[in-house]
Amino acid sequence: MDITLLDRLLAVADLFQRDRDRAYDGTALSPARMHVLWVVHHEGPVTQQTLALRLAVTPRNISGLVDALESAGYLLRRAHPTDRRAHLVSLTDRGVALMRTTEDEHKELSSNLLDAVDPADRDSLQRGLEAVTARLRELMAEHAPTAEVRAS
Amino acid sequence: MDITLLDRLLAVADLFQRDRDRAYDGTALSPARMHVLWVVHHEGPVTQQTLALRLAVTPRNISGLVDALESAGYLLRRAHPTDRRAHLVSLTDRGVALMRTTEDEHKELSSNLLDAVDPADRDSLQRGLEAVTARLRELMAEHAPTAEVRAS
DNA sequence: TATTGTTATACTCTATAACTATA
DNA sequence: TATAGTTATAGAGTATAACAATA
Repeated sequence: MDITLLDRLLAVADLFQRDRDRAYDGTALSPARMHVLWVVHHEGPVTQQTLALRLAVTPRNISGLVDALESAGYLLRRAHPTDRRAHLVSLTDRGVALMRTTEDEHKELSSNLLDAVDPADRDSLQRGLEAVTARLRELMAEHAPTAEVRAS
Repeated sequence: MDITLLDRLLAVADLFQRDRDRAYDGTALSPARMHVLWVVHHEGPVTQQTLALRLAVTPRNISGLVDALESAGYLLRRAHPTDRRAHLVSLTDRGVALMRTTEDEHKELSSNLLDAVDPADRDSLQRGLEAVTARLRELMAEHAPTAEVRAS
């Protein structure tokens, strides 16, 4: 009885989750909050509606996440220039600095993991993961009731 | 700018999580509760202490998870034969049936995903994942304060 | 004294529903 | 009328701390 592909993939997924959860231990950050910062970092100032679409979460939740991140000094709400109902969320200097560090660590981990793989296996590994990802997306699409997420 | 190995792995991990979360939508089940059932299924009747160790979670949380699963009819608490402080948690018939179905689906998904991968890439994919898992474990061990989890 | 499981309390992430201010 | 964001409320998972019963 050997370990299946699925078991290996689930093991990796589990390790990522544990690592990530532990990394935010004792800080004001969390996976959901980092996700918000990530979106703001890559899409510039955005409305909370956009954040709700990107995280696939209700607008109510965004209020809480942005509240916490604003209190911690990572981002701030500004008035939208043309729509007085909306807030534009943007990073503070501290938020920008955090995202730079995070991206550096991401790259470092990325090459660290690649180094662990035999060069002769690397191309197949990438292709294999690509194929698995595509198949998973297909399977989920089959069971999902066509929920499309568009930009705004 | 191409997709890195880390990005691909994170994409797969994310897909698994979404798929799993959605699968339990509208049921009395959840990832944490399924984890409890999984342990009971594979280790026979166990105490809540053992469950707390296996899930790496406080005993308090186990009380809640077992309460919910008992209400839903998947498992039950019996008196421990020799230790009157402890409960022995075991599956009901309904719990056993659920775990059988779950294992079947697991196997089915496993071969479905393997089928998606070019046969020429399969061995390298498995070896590559093995190497990545090992490296991830090393990295986590470096940063972790030697927390060992033993059986009881 | 130490351990098993519980009650009490709190924090994070999530959801729905109702409401305010604006489009 | 519809949209942006909020308040109110609720449920799940997690944690610590204090406590009862039992080892």
